[in-house]
Amino acid sequence: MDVDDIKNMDEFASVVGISRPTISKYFNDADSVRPTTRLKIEEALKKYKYRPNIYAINQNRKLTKNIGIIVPYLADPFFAEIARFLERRVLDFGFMPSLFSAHGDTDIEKTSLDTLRSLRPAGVLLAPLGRASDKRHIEEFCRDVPTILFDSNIEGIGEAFIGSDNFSFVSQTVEYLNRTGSTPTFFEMSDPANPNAIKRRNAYLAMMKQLELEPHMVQIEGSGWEFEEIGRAGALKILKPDALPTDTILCSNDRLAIGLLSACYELGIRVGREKDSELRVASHDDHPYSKFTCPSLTTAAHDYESVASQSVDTLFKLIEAGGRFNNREEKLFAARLIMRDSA
Amino acid sequence: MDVDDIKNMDEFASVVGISRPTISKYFNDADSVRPTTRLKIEEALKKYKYRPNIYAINQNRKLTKNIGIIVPYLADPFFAEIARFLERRVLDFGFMPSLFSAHGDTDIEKTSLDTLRSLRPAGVLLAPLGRASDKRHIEEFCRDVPTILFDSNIEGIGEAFIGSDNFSFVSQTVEYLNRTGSTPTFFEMSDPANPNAIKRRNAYLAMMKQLELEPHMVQIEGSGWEFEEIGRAGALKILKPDALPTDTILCSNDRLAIGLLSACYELGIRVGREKDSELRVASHDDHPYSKFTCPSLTTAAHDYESVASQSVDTLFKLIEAGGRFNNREEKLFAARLIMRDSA
DNA sequence: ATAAAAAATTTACGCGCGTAAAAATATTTT
DNA sequence: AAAATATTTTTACGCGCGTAAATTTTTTAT
Repeated sequence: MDVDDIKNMDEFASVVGISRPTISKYFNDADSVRPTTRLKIEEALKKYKYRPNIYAINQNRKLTKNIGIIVPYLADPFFAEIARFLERRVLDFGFMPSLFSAHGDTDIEKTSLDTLRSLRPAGVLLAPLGRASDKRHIEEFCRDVPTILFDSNIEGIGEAFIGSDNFSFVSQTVEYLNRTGSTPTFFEMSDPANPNAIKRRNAYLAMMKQLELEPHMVQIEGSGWEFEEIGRAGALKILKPDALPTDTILCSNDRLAIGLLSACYELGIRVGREKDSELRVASHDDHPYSKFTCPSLTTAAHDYESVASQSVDTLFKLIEAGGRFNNREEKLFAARLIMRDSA
Repeated sequence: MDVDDIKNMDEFASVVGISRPTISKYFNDADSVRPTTRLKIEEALKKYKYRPNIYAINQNRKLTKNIGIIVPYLADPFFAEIARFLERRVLDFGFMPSLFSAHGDTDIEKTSLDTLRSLRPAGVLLAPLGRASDKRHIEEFCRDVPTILFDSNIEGIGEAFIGSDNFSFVSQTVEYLNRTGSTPTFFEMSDPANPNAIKRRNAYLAMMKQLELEPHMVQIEGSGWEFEEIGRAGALKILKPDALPTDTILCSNDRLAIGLLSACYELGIRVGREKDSELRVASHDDHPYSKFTCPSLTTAAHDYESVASQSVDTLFKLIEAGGRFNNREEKLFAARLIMRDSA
């Protein structure tokens, strides 16, 4: 038999001198065969480079070894990072991640779900677009495929939700800003598509009430996922002399803050916590670029690693449980305040 | 027959009242069956939501409808953007894109190639890591799978290369900077992993020679893909008073420039083309964030759309040609100078 | 050494679809 | 209307592997 001319498991079995069902068993669980057999197979595997046909495998399994991952917007490095963590963890379990991005578009999100369904994945990790999502479509998808939501919650959809505790984010930044200077004014989109944004707004209001302070909100126009541009345009509008009630701005998220800081720079507004600064700016997410803004951005950091590993672990628990949980779990991770130069 | 209880093509064929081979033909090419037959099938498709099993399909086709896409580092928004364009274009051809990221790691790149091979894709679009790539491994992969390289070239590997004309990038920025102020000093990594970086260095040298000017290079240490951090750390080292031969810096790429600009800000160095500026900074790539640096970054822009569509078009030409070209084509796209505030 | 348990083998069938060849039917052309 | 052409149907086989049941062989325990 030619070294690289093995077409199927039958031929491989015959060159190893072991029956095909045993080979099949080995590929499904290397530990399920006798050590000596395993050794023989692995020796042969080095010599003849045979791999089982993935399509034939998946056709005959009720459950494939695929795990779908859908993020709303992959061009956002935040989601690229999360996806990286998720992929690695999925691989650790011996499963095969398939990454999709909705690219901020409802139809693409739907198409991705449909495509994913046809892949018959063992489970799916979904960070939905949020308000723009077709909830019915996702709900229907979740009936067929064991699905865990992460990052962005939709009440009642998916068997569990893993995300960040927005109150923890906002309470830490508000408390810090308030303690070290003037009361923060909340800077956000007037009509955010992301449910976390709503939660952060409410957390800000709750926190201000708790501190017995008057809340101030600046709500800017804009839609879509170009948050930096929206933040910048909004900032250029509102950053007029004496237009702000306080000299501290708390942005709903880092991408808005990146846009806002670029506007401040352009307008010559000195941002920071120095004595001669005119404005302090803080935000939430610890976006990969927040270290490189001017000045560097004080923010509340996600626990990427924990959110990712908890999401994957929960998904595999779900798969083992047969795809259904008795009650929908929600697990939220607290933020870690990252003090940099902007506030 | 229950509306959503159709398991296979046989059952679907019987509810439509048409033979299975005809149904199969329809799914492979809707136009290959009589219009009346097509209508009947599509009516039934609305009523009974049946989809052919993707695994059974691919098992029996010599060529699948998959197109693999591998980028070196997806957390870089530049590659996320390119990937988005590629995906869309692949879908336009009726094929199914599978996106992989090497995450800057040689082993992950190899694993991704292996995984992709087992998917038996019709073709692959590969942006390799560059110097860190295992060239033999890629070469071997290319023997089995029709592959087009993009963004980052490796001589002789792959059936074609689509990328950017680095000389066009650098000549435009050098010419512009030289015309409007002092001669640019080239800022780069001393030992860049990316072949484009080498080409840009050479282009800078060639261009300076052509202009009969003395070239100045600043080469900073660092490895990996955290270019912003490398640029920042390098800048903090070299930005001492009178350390630079000229007051104009041309960065090899935007991510280094983002780091450098953040260092400039921290050091209180005024960057821009105003009279009171101390330093001008320009760069290459038109990274999605270069609009939001402080000041906004003057740079040379890739033609994302053209590179992406040309890559995909070339790949499908390659597939139609049976997976081999007579000679390896190289297509390079020119840059477009984007003048912003930094230079 | 013998019995019990574990692992491997043999045999056999099924998965859902592609596809080829021959026969039957429908459509278009003359 | 008949002939020529195009389409569909029937029949049949194969793809590569999962998996179940019965049997044989090997390993472990007594």
